[in-house]
Amino acid sequence: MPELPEVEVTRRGLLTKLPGNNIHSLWWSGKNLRTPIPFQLLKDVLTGNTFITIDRRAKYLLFRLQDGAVLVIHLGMTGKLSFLPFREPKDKHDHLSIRVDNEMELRFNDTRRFGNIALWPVKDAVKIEKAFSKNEGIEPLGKLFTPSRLQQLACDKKMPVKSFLMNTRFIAGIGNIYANEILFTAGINPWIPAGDLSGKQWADIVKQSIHTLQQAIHAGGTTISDFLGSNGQPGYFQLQLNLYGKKNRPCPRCATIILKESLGGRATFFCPTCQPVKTKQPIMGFATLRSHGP
DNA sequence: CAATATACCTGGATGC
DNA sequence: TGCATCCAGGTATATT
Repeated sequence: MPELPEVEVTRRGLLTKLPGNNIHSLWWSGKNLRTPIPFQLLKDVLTGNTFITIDRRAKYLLFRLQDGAVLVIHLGMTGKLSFLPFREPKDKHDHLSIRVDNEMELRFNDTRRFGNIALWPVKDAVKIEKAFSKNEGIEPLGKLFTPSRLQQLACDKKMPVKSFLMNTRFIAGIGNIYANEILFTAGINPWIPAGDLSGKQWADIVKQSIHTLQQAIHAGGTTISDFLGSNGQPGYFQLQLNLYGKKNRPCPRCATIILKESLGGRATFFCPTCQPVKTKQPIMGFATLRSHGP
């Protein structure tokens, strides 16, 4: 579910409520996520601590605490965070709650339990930046996200451009929905080797990435089946999607039927007319025979 | 090193 | 109101 916009919407929602709250107690469902929840450590470090601010790196949320510790949460596919009165009955798939001293609690709910919760105590917190810069690529909404950097990064890569966009080691935070949408609006076929793109095409990707992600954040994220912001509200960007989930429906730009194929094991939607394999039309008649696909 | 497969887990949609 | 199968926003790990 949550890609960069959904994580950012969650961050912004919590940022209006969480800072300044002192932690009273913690509750755990007893079930682990993709990795075990370090509940004893969480209790030891968080109890009596105070939330200061929340940052985002890639699809990770970094909750910074008064003593310098950092709580790192990844939402996986179905994770949701909410801030609500602690008396509200627990929902199915609630797995962790952090009660603060004003009768509210931060609650983590995750149906599929692909999420991840980790705690970096003060003595380790300085290593976080290093760990993230080693494993996570360029932030699409940051200053380093430029056509020339991307072209340089991709120049020797034969992997399809869609796989490149989704690989968090190169670019942080773009998942399957937004990779599909960005390549459509940029008019680029997802299977083109990343190293083959022109400077103009990288410029289009940068422009469309920023535009798409910002529009999605503005719309409160994309809710396909279960994403909710921290206030419990769904997102509305699904109403603006051009082709994700629209196999066999007409392309909004040219009315050609949208195709769906698998690329790297992920559902890949594209318009064979707006996103041709070759930028220039090859020999007439032959072009239509293989105007799409790998 | 790169591409692919698999595993983690639950639930909704679809087909019989 | 059954049961089997496939699919889903992510990512780490193993395997070719």
